[in-house]
Amino acid sequence: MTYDIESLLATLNAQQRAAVTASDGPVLVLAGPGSGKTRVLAHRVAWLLAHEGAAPWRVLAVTFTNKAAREMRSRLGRMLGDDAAREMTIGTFHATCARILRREAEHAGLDRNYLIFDSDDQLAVVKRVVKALGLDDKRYRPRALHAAISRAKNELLAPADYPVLTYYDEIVKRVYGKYQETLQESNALDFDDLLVEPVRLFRENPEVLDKYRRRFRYVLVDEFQDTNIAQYTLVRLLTEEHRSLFVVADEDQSIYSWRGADYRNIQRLRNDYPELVQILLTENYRSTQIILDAAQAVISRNFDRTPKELFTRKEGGPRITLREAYDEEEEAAYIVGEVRSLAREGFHWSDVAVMYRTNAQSRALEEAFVHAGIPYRLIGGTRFYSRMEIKDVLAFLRLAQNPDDDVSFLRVVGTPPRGIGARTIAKISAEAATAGLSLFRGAQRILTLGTLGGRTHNALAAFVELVAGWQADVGRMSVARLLDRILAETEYEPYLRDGTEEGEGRWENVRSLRAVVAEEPDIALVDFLTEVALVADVDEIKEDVDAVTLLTLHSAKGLEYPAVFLTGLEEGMLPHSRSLEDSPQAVEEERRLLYVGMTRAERRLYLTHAFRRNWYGNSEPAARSRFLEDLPAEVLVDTNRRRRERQAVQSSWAAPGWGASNPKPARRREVERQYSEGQRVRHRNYGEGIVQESRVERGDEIVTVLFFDNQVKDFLVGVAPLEPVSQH
DNA sequence: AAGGATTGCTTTTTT
DNA sequence: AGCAATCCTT
Repeated sequence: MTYDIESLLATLNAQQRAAVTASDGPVLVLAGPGSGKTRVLAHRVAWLLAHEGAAPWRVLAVTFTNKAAREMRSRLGRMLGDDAAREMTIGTFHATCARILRREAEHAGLDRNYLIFDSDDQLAVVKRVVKALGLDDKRYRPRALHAAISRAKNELLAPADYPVLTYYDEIVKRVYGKYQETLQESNALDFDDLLVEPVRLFRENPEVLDKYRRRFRYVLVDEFQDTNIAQYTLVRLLTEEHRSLFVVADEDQSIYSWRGADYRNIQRLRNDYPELVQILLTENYRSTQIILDAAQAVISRNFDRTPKELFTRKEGGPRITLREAYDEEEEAAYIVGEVRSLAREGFHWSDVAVMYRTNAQSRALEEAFVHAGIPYRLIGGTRFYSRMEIKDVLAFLRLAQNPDDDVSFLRVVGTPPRGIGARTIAKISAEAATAGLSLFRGAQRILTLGTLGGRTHNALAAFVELVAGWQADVGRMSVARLLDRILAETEYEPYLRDGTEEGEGRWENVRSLRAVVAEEPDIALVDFLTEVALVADVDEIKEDVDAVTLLTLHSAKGLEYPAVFLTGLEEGMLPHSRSLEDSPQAVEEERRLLYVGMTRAERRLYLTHAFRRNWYGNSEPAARSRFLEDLPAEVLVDTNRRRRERQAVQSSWAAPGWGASNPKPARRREVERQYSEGQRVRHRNYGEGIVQESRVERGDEIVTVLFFDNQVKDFLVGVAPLEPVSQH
């Protein structure tokens, strides 16, 4: 051994040590946020190697994101040496499963060069199926059908097992069946199949299962509360014999139920492994007492949980700042101001994160940061690999790898425009269907039949020849060279660079992809495509860039920052209106989301909400989030100077919930208008301007002001920081 | 077949 | 408001 396990253990607290040194049976670590669970996981591996004589290659560690996997690997590398760490299997469920399926393709009844369909591709397949079955896509929304299919797969239900209670279920079942057929014909697996297929593989091939049980003699799972049925089943299949399972979970951080995650897997674990050793990690090393208290106050209101007493040695700390802004712009302006003042205190940009419930909320924030000249990094949003141009280029590559990928064929057969349109595609489709071929092969067949018009025939022949040429080059040249060839032959660059700024940006993205490819000169195309399909944007966070991080609460899981801003704490935003319509359990999940956000903060925490927020284009009043009511007054600094005045207005027309569906209490009040057209006014943030219009709506005066920088804004008089300017 | 205009729909959240 | 899908014109 190149390391000394005893001195490694000496750095742990008693709880952590108990977890790490628990017997080599099933262990469940219930870990609070910031309790060092990643360290515990890594130390557990070291312990297994030292005390159980585990060989590194027999260790399987499953993490939630690739980023977490990378961190785990480098941590283990530091502790045990890089060679040992390299031998271990460390990765997400999806990545690990993809690798197993590649290796066991024959047993699984798959072509080992299968492609992975991401959610966009999945939706494209559903749409095609809906069309092929002649269904009305208004009544049977592809999105909803896809969600139903995905849910079924997460629960390991094959099309034949799909429960039918209503006619709609019957349709889902049929679409699901045809969907699965299409995937098979395309030699593709979707995201969910990556989990489902290994379960099938193991169940149908006991000898294969046996091999992996022996191989993965030590199984560790992080973020166990976010596993779904398929993942749980996999874990159980692998470990029910040797029972060396070590999982880390926090039910208070379960935020992926909409994706099939089921925190009740924790309870299942207790049932299926009665000898389970449970250990609590309650010391928090991340946050100040104040932040932890506030987070606890919020989460303790959930009914569906086991109470935990977390503590920290970071006593006290600055109180949490609560701020109400007029609208999202003012909210963003406030945040920018506070970030600046944090910077003056010595915080780096990268010490700061701004979090929100929905990606759409990033816009106002981005604008404010751009305006202020503060560098920021946006996580998520339109993810790099779902940009139009990137998907196009990947579709070319996918076709090169696999001619039967119909989704990719449809995507690029007319991109860039080459004289192949809807009519031709319909003919290809019909031919492919009758001959039982993929679209690409159907196209080839049509060409030999020569049933197309001259011009169309030549256009299609040229395209088919291009693709065939690439196919011949797969494996003969590097992915980078193949990509260059594709870009040249499709004349993709001039197509993108149409003279607009947007076009330049898109080409820039393609060049970034080219750079990614170039980083791995020896990778096989199919492995590159797999890698690309399995990365998430959170994985792309580079720590060495000094920039403020903008991200959703979901992406924030597992991360920590010295200073955190949680924005949009309004009814309808957090909790999101969809969860309010859904169920009390959904609202509890929203509360956990806030808890996750709050517990990301080490030293400073800011909570903001807006008095009005833009929603589908128009500005709606917003009531402050119900979750804010649970914060004890002593942990807060309420900076809302005008709050008392506002509350009077707010409570009259914004409670509870908000939005067009909430009837405003009728309150007829004759309002005397304070402003008139042409009057000169001053706004605290926007400066001076001229009133363009003054009107009374819902008993409140609203003025439209044209500011001297030509911005036009609406304000609610009495709430907005607006005052008349005397004219001499 | 291509490109522009119009409609109608959307927003949770992501491996 | 912004964007994709669809319609409409050339």
